[in-house]
Amino acid sequence: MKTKTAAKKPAVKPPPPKKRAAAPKGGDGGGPSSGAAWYEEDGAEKEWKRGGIKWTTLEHGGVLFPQLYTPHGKTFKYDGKPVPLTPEQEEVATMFAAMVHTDYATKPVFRANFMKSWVPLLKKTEAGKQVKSIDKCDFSLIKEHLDQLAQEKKEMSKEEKLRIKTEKDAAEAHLIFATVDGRKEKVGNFRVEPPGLFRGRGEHPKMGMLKARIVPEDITINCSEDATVPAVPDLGDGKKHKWGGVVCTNTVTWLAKWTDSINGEDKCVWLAANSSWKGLSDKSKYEKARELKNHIGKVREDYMKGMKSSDVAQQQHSTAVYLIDRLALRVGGEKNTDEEADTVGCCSLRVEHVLFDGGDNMLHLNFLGKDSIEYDNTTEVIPLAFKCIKSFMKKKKPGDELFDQVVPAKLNDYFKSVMDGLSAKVFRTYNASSTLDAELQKTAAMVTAAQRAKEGDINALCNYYTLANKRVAELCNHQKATSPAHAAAIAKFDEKIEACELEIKAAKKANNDSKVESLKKKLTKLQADRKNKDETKNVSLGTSKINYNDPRITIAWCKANEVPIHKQFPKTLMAKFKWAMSVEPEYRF
DNA sequence: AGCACCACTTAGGAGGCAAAAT
DNA sequence: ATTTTGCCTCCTAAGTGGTGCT
Repeated sequence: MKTKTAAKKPAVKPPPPKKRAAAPKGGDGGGPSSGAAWYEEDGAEKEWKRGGIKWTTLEHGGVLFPQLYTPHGKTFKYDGKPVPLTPEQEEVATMFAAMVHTDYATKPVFRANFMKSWVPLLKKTEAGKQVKSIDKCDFSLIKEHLDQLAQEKKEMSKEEKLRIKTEKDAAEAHLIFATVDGRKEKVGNFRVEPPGLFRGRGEHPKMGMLKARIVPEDITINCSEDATVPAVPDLGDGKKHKWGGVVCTNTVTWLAKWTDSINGEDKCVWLAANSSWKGLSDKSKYEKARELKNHIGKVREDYMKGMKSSDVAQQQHSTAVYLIDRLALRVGGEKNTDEEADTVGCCSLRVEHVLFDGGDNMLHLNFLGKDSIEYDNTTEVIPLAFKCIKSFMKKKKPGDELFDQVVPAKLNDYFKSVMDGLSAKVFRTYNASSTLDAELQKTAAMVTAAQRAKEGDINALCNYYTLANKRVAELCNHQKATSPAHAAAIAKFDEKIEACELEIKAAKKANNDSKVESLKKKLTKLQADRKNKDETKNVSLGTSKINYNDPRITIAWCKANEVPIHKQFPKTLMAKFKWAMSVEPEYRF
């Protein structure tokens, strides 16, 4: 049992002190600026612990509120006739108008929820009362207006764009950085989310609901006792606003928070990914995943034994761990499908998600996971696991839970007994980083001299890296929507390939051997590019780079192979992974 | 044990912009 | 020179997991 070291009661602050801004140490605007960064400091390796003290002093500029709504007065029609709207009613109508071209606008749930949010506002006026059915609503004039605004924005001169940006930057300058224990740190998201229609993913039962506008009274500010409490901004509504609360809780890393009106959950303002807090936590995550290497043998022994147990609960527990280990599934906490999309992870898998259409020991899983992304994978499993899963499905209906006797908390209790800090999600990090490390170890064998000659050293190496990265993305099921232009791009390839083939025929007829050779080369490249394009059409490589691949693997590989690091990490990732940059080329995960 | 609450990480899409293709 | 493509950053939704309470 861990002991809590920090005061956990949020001390409610007395009225803000006059003025006592702690001056940032140094600070040119670029992150840790004075002395050593956290990862260079002695003793900075203290474990990142929940409930531990995160700061002694914390000062920041608060949050930025979105602009108040400016009415445009464009006509809304109901049943063919104009209906005058108050600014409040018009604002919500305009949110819908902005989405009429999206899929959301056609979804019955979205439309119904939108009306549920909008009708109460409409009822406030005599004219608005008649508006009852979304099908009779005509937002086209508002939509036209929005399109025109977008067009005007697009056509703005360079100078005008620059002027607007300069003004915006000046207005936000005081919000960009926070001062933590005298260190200047970038804030991640100081912008308060604007009101809008909720865009839940998948078949979300709340899609289309109005997400309310947030005012200072909704915001809780977290800063230190001696810090200047951020000034409450003037929203321009003629009202004198106050913060909802000001606390001094040094066991957490959020600077401000409010409660989201859609699901009642907190939205927090955090520091940016390149901050000390995030970096420390990130490094600690990868160290934990590396530590799992020393315990994975025990976990695997345990589940082999457990699957043979006569106790069904034990069998289920072990089989679930097996799937988390081998398929990198998420743990799958319980969800309320009245309020959330119906998605599952390992523990919440249902009988209907399991198929046996691939032969002996072939497990076919098909379900919607996080973000309603489809997991559809047929893979060979050990006979014992296959047998167990079959037995868990007996006498159950399709909608019944496969692991009816397993809950995530129990799995995590077990993981804690194996290794300090171990939980189900660590397996994903461990598997992802191990995969990348193993794949990149094969670089010398996989990137041939011929390829290097043809593509150039750096290109050949980077292409191989992408392949390794793709393995990880596939393991974790990181997907992206296929671009709408994809089919056309493939068709274009096919056209070119066909043209090339005709050319080859003609050249052969003319006995033009050298031309045949070069055309054949061209054809091979076209076919390879087409294949590559099609195979990566819905694989998202970014998520694993940002969250799963220990950056030291990539940086070490770059060093060992003389590939510039920026070839793999764009600017923001370079900043995020600064802590890993000094790694030795020999580093292994 | 089960649940509510809270902190924090992980996720794909939108949209902007720059490079590449035409 | 213009259009298309592809990458990057921002945005915010959607997960996980620890803790403390009943």
